[in-house]
Amino acid sequence: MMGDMSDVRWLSAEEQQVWRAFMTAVTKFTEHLDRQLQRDSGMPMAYYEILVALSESPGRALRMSELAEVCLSSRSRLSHAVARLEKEGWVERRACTVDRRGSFATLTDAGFAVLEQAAAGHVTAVREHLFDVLTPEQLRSLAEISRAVDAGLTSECAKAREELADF
Amino acid sequence: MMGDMSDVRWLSAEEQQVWRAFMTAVTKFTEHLDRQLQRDSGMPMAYYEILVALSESPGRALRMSELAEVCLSSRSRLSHAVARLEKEGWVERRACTVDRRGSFATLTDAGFAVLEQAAAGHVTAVREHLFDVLTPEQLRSLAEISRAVDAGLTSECAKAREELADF
DNA sequence: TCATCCTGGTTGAGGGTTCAACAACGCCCG
DNA sequence: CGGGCGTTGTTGAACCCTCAACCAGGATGA
Repeated sequence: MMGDMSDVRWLSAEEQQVWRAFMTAVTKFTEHLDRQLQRDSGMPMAYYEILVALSESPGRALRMSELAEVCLSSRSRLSHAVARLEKEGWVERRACTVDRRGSFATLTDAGFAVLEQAAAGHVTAVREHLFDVLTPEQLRSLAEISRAVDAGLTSECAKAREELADF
Repeated sequence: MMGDMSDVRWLSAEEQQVWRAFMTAVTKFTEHLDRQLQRDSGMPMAYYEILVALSESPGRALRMSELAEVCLSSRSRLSHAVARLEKEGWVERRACTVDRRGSFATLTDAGFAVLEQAAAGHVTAVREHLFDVLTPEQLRSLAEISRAVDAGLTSECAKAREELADF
């Protein structure tokens, strides 16, 4: 499946330093944001993203599958998450009349209110720990880097899909 | 607790673009690595990091609290994780004779073997999706950015500790 | 010595994610 | 029409993480 051990291009000392610095920053950063949201608004970041996606959609509603795609979430994960958000009264499910398999998730007024509240603290944290610690130059660079990594992973997905198609 | 809503410095359109690009890349990237490790070696990345930390320590052993610090993990999380790794036979716990509260985690030979095996695929994935898609210039930039973000979060921790000390 | 406080580590409950299995529906073609 | 086939979405079990509570052992000081 994987090439032989001897084929592996191990990381040089400098590469390891970059790699560790990157992972450390990402880990601390995401955990900080997650903790902030959980503490101040009672939801993890993944749930916040769901509310954001709905709030930006026409009619504050989206098909479950579209919502999953936007939120980079699996269908299963989204299903569980929406169940919880529904219990909180922040989201409602509506049947789709055109395609009776389908299901819409809609943001309630209560959900919108919670989102507005949560957004304030979240955006503040993001600004404080990302935008405020980087120079404009670094921000441009970060955007480029992010797009490059994303592109690399997207082509990877395409590759995986091809392999499946080989059957 | 938080400033008024009107105090919030919301993100501009460009800032939002950077933010989304960044989060998308990070999410896809970490999930890809996690999935790769889980699939090929039966452990999440956090567990892999534990094995790495132990393998790099003198005597392949570390006090639980030091291990937690190195792995950016809470004590609780580490305790659960080591319990699992012990069940697999990859790690063993030893009592600390000097401080009888303490406990050492040590990497077994089986654990080392599993780590060697896992490292090949993991490093390959990291190289393929990070180092190979970035220019040397971008890598230098990423290192700087990571250190800046990390520093910003570290001072945050210091701030939190100060607040606690205020009581 | 003993009371107090701090530190190291574990535990269990609750919640989030994954994975595989499944049900229900649309689609297509013979 | 009716039998495959792909799609949509849900479910339950297993696993991982968080949080708060807790125990046990050191450290400090009257």
